Amino acid sequence: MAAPPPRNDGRIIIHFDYDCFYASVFEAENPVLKSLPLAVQQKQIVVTANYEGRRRGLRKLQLISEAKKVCPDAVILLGEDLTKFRDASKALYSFLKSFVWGDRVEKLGFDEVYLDVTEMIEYNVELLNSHNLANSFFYLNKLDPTIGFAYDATTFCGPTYPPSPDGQPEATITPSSSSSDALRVRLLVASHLAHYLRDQLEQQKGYTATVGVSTSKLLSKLAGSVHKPNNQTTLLPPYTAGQPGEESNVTRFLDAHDIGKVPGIGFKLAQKLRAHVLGREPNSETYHAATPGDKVTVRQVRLFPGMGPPLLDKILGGPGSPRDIGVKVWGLLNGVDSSEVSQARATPTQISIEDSYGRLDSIDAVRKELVTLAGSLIRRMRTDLTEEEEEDTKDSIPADERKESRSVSRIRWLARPRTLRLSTRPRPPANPDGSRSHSSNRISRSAPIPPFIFNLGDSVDALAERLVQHSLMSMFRKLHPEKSGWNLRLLNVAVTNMVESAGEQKQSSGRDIEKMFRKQEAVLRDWKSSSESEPAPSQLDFHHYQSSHEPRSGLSSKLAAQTPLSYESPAEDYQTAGSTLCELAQDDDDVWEEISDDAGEEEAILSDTCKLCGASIPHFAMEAHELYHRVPD
DNA sequence: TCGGAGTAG
DNA sequence: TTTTCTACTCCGA
Repeated sequence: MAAPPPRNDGRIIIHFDYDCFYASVFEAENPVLKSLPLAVQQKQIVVTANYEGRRRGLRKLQLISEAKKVCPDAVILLGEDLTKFRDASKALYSFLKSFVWGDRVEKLGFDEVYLDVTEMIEYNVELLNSHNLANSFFYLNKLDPTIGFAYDATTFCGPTYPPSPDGQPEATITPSSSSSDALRVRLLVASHLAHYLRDQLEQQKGYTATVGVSTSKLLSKLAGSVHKPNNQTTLLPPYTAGQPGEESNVTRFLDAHDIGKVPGIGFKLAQKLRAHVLGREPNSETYHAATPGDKVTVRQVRLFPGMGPPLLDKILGGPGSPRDIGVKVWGLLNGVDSSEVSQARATPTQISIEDSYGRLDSIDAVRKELVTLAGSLIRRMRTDLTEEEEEDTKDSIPADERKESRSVSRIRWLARPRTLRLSTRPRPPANPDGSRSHSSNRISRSAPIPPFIFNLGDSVDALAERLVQHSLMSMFRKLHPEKSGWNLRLLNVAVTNMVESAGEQKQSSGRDIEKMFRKQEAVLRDWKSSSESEPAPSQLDFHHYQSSHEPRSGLSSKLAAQTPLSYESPAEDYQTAGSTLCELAQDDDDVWEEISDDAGEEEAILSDTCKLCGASIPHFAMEAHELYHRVPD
């Protein structure tokens, strides 16, 4: 058996898990619900129930019909619109974050948060007065020593694992503290902070939480679930198996868990590990119903003959699995998790909207659903990817205009996604016999995002319609080329690949402007006089274009009207025209339509992000746009 | 960069 | 293992 990897107990992590979160959001809105059995419904299932409901037989993932049977007077509320849950989640996250020093506060889903409170704990451990521990004060603010709370540092606050004998003082601060004693004091102080935060959360926000205190995300999360709901658990030292007689509480604690309960070991990995330990395939059907004969604990896996990273690689490795899976899982089995609590993100890395359907088998129905989904997606982009910008000190704005715009705050994009993705889940083609064809069964296609969806002036519905028209329908056809015969149970529309647009513009230098002109020629040929067969950049003749072309439609006339030409520097004119085209394409429906018609649908939806300013620009206009950033030769 | 797999709540 | 509506990371091509 391999030795356990070295442990890093340098951090103190608190894991928060709000109790039955969706139900609590409804209860916070309407406190009468607290004493009633409450179930939150999505489609035909109960996604969560409050504790009164659970007492009366309501269960997570229960069918609604079943729920009504076991608890006829249950209050059942629809929770398919996630907006209020998302908002509540954000508010609670900000609330907790406001207590923590530093930026290491990480959200996991809507209802969990990790806090790295190491700095706060170290500071407060140092300020402990070993002669009067019973009357300690926790300082929440380094600058203002009046902010904080009093606590008794002779005992842990709340339950521990293992349970501590009643009435025994816990804190022993001696000059010759072992490292285990030092950790003990840190965890003890942290247990009081955890209690204080839970209390504040309940008093000020009305939410209870289940909390774990330990030295890593893995252990704090697992520890928390020992006492649920509305309670907390601190995992006591020693964390390392040291001298004989000093056994690791981590190992003791972890060993009893089902292998599939360990965060990071999901269904697939758990099944492989079970199969290996049992020497046969486990009953895959009823994982949640916990087939008793198939239960495999962490201990069984950890102590299996020959177990260690290499064996784990053999069991779990293979094409597609993470490179260091053996080392990673070996760490988890031994309670070692070096992953950091990540810093708060300004914007999400992805936004997706999906819906599921009983039957979806016609193009018209799909188009209709896509418009709905696209609308929701655009609304979400507007709420999650934009911010209000206080009008500024721009010198470029004339003084009289500045006055007006100063009081008005305008909206700007914090980040722009570059990629649009459409996913579907086809219904398994009705198998006559044994039904399930085993696949993860989501398929997807992605494409660059057309820039018009960033138009804040346009109505969401109009943009959604256009997005379906321009992008989503052609993506759908790639996904399902057949006219019919398919039947979908799910549609998902997502934007990914975020580029922060607030960021500074880094300067790229040494680009070959001549080359750009030549390449650009192909897409901007419309601007040139038709008689020129081999035009050099200097021969580009906007004047000729403007005077000889009929303003046949939106793009031409708008360009002609909005592109003042100097006739002195073709390069400058090129820049002006290029930037105008880009602006028009982004801000003006008609221009976009016309560009699409000219370039063809496939070509038109291709867009890219300008490396200099972050704007999303159609491919065919990118060269011109980049020129816009440059000082003319 | 894309599409799929796996994990999480 | 499917059931809901997401969001993240990793891998191979």
